[in-house]
Amino acid sequence: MTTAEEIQRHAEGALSNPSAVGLVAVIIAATDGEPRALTVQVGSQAKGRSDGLPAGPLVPEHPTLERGLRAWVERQTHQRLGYVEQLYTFGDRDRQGDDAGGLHSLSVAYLALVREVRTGGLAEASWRNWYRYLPWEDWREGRPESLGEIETKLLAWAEQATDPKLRRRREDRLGLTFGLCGGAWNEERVLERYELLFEAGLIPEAQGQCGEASESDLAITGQPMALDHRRVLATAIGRLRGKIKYRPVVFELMPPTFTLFQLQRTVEALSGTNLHKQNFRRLVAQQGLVEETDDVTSGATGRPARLVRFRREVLLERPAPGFRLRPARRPA
Amino acid sequence: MTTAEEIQRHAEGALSNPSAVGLVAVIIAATDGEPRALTVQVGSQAKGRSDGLPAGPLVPEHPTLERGLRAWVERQTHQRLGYVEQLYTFGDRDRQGDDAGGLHSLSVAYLALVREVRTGGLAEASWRNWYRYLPWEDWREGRPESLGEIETKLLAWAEQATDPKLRRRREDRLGLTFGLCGGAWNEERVLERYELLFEAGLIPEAQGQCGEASESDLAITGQPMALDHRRVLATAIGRLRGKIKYRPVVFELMPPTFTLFQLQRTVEALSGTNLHKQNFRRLVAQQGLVEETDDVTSGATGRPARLVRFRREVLLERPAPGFRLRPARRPA
DNA sequence: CGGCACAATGCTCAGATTGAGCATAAGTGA
DNA sequence: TCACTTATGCTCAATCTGAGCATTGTGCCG
Repeated sequence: MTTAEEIQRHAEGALSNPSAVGLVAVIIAATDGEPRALTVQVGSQAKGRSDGLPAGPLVPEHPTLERGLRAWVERQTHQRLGYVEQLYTFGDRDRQGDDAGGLHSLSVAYLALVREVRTGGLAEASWRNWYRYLPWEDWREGRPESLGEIETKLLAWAEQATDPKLRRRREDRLGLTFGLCGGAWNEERVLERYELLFEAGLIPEAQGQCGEASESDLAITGQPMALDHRRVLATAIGRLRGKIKYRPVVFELMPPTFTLFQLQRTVEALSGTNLHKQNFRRLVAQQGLVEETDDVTSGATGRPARLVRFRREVLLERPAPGFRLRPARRPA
Repeated sequence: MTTAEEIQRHAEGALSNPSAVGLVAVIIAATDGEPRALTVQVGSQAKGRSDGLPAGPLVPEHPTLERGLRAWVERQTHQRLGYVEQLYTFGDRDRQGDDAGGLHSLSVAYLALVREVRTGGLAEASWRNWYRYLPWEDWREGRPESLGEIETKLLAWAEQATDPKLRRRREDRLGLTFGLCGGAWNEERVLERYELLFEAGLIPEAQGQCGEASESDLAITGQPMALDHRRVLATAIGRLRGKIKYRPVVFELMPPTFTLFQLQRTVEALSGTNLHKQNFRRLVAQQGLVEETDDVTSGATGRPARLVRFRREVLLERPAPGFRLRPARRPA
């Protein structure tokens, strides 16, 4: 068969080899300076329940992938979505769980940012601090305690490799992702860190355990999620952490008016690091990302803060910048 | 049905509503300072042939999406792939061409970067300068001629809108993407520009015409491609232009040793802009992206240039930087 | 009412990074 | 040898960054 014919048969070929396609949503909000993801309860009484992300199959009624996703999310969580972007398509046969008899099982994942947290709606949908699932990613209070134990186990895992080349490779990855062996922590490598932990056997999902974790596990390797949803969440966080640096997406998470410090707290919540306050506001001011309102906060202690709003016009302006994050070196 | 049950039926639901899934590859190389994409001939004598991207259906034999892609590409083009990353999943029902009777038609697109251009292999696979398909994206010789006519037509399209709000919206988009109405050109917005042209009716594929373009059309709106492959190509270019700024991916396109100027030419080819020579080499040197070899070029005119090689170690180092592109203001 | 604690906001300053250009070096071909 | 071409070295002003000190409004507490 020639190449041309082959490609011509593309559609027919695909028709005779169809696949199951699912849609998954990572829906993010930030309230009270905490980053949250919308979760639902997955599983049955018998098999055990676990946290999962809103998801559903793609059905022919959906005109587009994104519309299908919105439909599922609204049905399962009563949450309407604003900003939505495609995240990644997970399609490996080796995903644990559902190997559907020769069929591929694809999941097209989306990232959504929403403003308000309406806990109303189904009781089964609830907002959870995302660091519950990935506790080692939160450096706002300094280096997370749990990283000590994680590192010990990871180093042991690297040692396990008998082939020196493989061992070297593992150590390199540890340095690259967890900052071990002289590397630095890069807050964007969320997925790579998760996958390393997964390979090292520190993630219960690898053995098909997605339910409630023990107290100690929860503090160290975090709460498991259904299927590979924790991987999807990690992908979303990494993407978002990268994106806030060059696109003004944080504002999708903010209320109509807010203070610069609330904005900073939100950025810090997402990136998992602390920022230098004065420099942060200088940056925001210079970039012209916000405009002042006539209002100020009141009631709280300390000098009232000016309320500002996002300048929608910047979406039409030149480089449409985000935040370059310079962590404030925290005094030990 | 409760949410939990709904999610539980996810897999079964998907099974009864399967979709056709295809794989598409944008394979990029850069030789002689030109960016090229690997294309194949699609279509039949009867229906007319056109350029397309290597593609094929996902079949159960493929263990993962990426492996399936590699298999198709090697079969169709005899090209082995090195660096591969997932690009985007195109799934809109409104893709022209194949509305497969109630089935969705998904395409999972990948971006691949390869080093050598072996034209050997199938005659039907050939390397094409990517600006053949998107001529307005090449600003290396200054502002492309064809942009004059394109702008005229785009402005006319914006004018067409009777609803003032819609008109305003269209003008905003023109400013944002094509730098009209006071905006600036952002070389990363390749896809947005293509989609704008598509909506404005300047892209023949919108009417299902993918064959050979007339001489004049070719110079202005570029050579069409099969199906929505030009959209996929635009997505790939935009992604790559963004990525070279913060990851050292250009080196995937370079031979084992090369001169700094060759490297610059490659970056310029990808980004479609010119760079300031001295500053470019300062940047590369500072970032420690390359190390010198003992060899120099010979034979060409001018002072011989030192040959350098990529420092693989940087992949393990801290921010693993790319190039921040500062276009050289070209003298009028 | 005066002073205090607290958060917001203003301002400074040295060091690093950029954008742009001039100057020099080292080959080729005539 | 000269003319020409490209590579490479170096300078300099403008700007950007990281870090910290200083000042300004508020609520609260004697």
